[in-house]
Amino acid sequence: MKIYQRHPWPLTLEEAIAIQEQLRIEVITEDRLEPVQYVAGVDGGFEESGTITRAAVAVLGFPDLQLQEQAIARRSTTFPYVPGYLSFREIPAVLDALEKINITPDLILCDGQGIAHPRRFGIACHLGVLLDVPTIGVAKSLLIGKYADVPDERGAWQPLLHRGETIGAVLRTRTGVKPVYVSSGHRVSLTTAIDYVLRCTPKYRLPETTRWADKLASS
DNA sequence: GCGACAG
DNA sequence: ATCTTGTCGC
Repeated sequence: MKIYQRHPWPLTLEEAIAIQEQLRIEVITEDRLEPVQYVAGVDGGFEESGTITRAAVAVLGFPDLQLQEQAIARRSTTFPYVPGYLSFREIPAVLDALEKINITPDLILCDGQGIAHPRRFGIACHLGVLLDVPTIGVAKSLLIGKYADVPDERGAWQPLLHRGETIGAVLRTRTGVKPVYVSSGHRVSLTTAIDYVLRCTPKYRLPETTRWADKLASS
């Protein structure tokens, strides 16, 4: 897909903060998505002691979840891992990988938070705004927020709260397994996000999209 | 000031 | 994220 560069990639935290402040106002948390035919998953990883960032994209058909296309990209790492600024470390390589695929996904599931972020601008929001494509954040662990115990059955969830607002959902995708943290990325509401995450997790805790991207990036 | 802290 | 084997439990 064609990628339009909205801003240069920052090398300092100060520059990153400025970009977050500028782009966060563009995030849309309402449903503005087309019928989903293709769902993509993106994943970032590191090699050579972290000096190289590796990203993988897997595009699956929906709702069959069969792999349709894949791509991998590597580029030198230019930003450190700082909680709250993960996107500046991983998105550059993710865009490189997305540029290689022919199918434009109708929805992208990201490995990390959406608006369940201190400034409501997690990696899923950042990627969604840069591409203007609907995105959802699906994280394996908590960044911010509090929540009540989630019943043990698949499909059960509890709102993730922060400063008086619901910023996401703690969702059980498999009975008896740790829940995942779901939040709107861009152009997708929370209830719709929960629905898609459940439809992308027919068998395992994590969505098939991210599992594919993970597998491709590792091998 | 003291912890918490996506990947 | 990454370094890493076997092991507990359904």
